[in-house]
Amino acid sequence: MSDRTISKAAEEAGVGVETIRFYERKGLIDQPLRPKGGGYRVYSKEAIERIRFIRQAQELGFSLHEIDELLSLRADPETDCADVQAQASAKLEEVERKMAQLRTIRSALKELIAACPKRGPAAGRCTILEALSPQQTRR
Amino acid sequence: MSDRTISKAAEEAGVGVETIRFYERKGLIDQPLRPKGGGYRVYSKEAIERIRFIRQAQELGFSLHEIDELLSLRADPETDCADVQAQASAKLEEVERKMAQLRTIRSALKELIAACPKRGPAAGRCTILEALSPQQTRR
DNA sequence: CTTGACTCCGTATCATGGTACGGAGTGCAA
DNA sequence: TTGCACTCCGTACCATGATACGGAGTCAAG
Repeated sequence: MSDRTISKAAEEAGVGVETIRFYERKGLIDQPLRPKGGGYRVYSKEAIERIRFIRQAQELGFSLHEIDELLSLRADPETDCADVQAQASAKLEEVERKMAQLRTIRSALKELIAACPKRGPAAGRCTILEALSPQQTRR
Repeated sequence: MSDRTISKAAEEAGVGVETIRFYERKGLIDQPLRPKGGGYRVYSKEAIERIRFIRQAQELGFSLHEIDELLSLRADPETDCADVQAQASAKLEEVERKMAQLRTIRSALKELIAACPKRGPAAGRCTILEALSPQQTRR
């Protein structure tokens, strides 16, 4: 069996060994099983997925604390459904806010790219802030 | 005239006074005009927009350095168009990557919210990681 | 049953992005 | 023209999220 040890896990997840230990200390990932009771950590592929998710969520501007909340969401009969739904809905709204902001930036970038070759005095709104500004002059 | 001074600017932009000074030191916003040559900073509404943009981009996971790059993009006849377009396109791709990731998380959250009231043994994939996992079992 | 690569844990250090402090200067208003 | 709020600048400190270090333990190959 592969028995993925920490350096292998780090490599697969695209992080450093110390980062994994750091996340364990923070409680973001559980201490993986250790054979006998004093050996090396062995990582499942689910653990790798969890680490990858953490990195991805970080790139989207979530803090480790927020990511912990996301990962703790659990919809099953043991938990308070209303509470889980409320938390999940709040996260969902935040995700949608971020998407809307990204759409705005995206269109500004596209405008900027399009404006570029049009040299001459015609090129108004030539920075991202100008491309973002609401008044849609020049149509 | 209003002559927006730093604390007013901070309030409008939703940040602290020290944060504005910090951004100035970092070169993210220029030192605003100072009357005579030794008085107080006066902020334009464009400066406020710039600060707001910085905060927004941070929430989307961009570092101050990356934000500086975004703000420095300038499509005008003075700059090298090909270069600007290349940089803007790279940012655009990153924005689209982020949007795709957010879409994935969004659908996982929706699945989680939907799964919640369905109590009983039927509720598989009840965490966000399970909702994210690719194999679409249980159809 | 030794050797060498890897791991463990505790602790120290680092980079980023602020936030706080304090003494001196500014500016408006009574 | 004095008072009081605000600002200036330098520097110190802080929280987050890692990253490094070092001495001891583990383990598989030879």
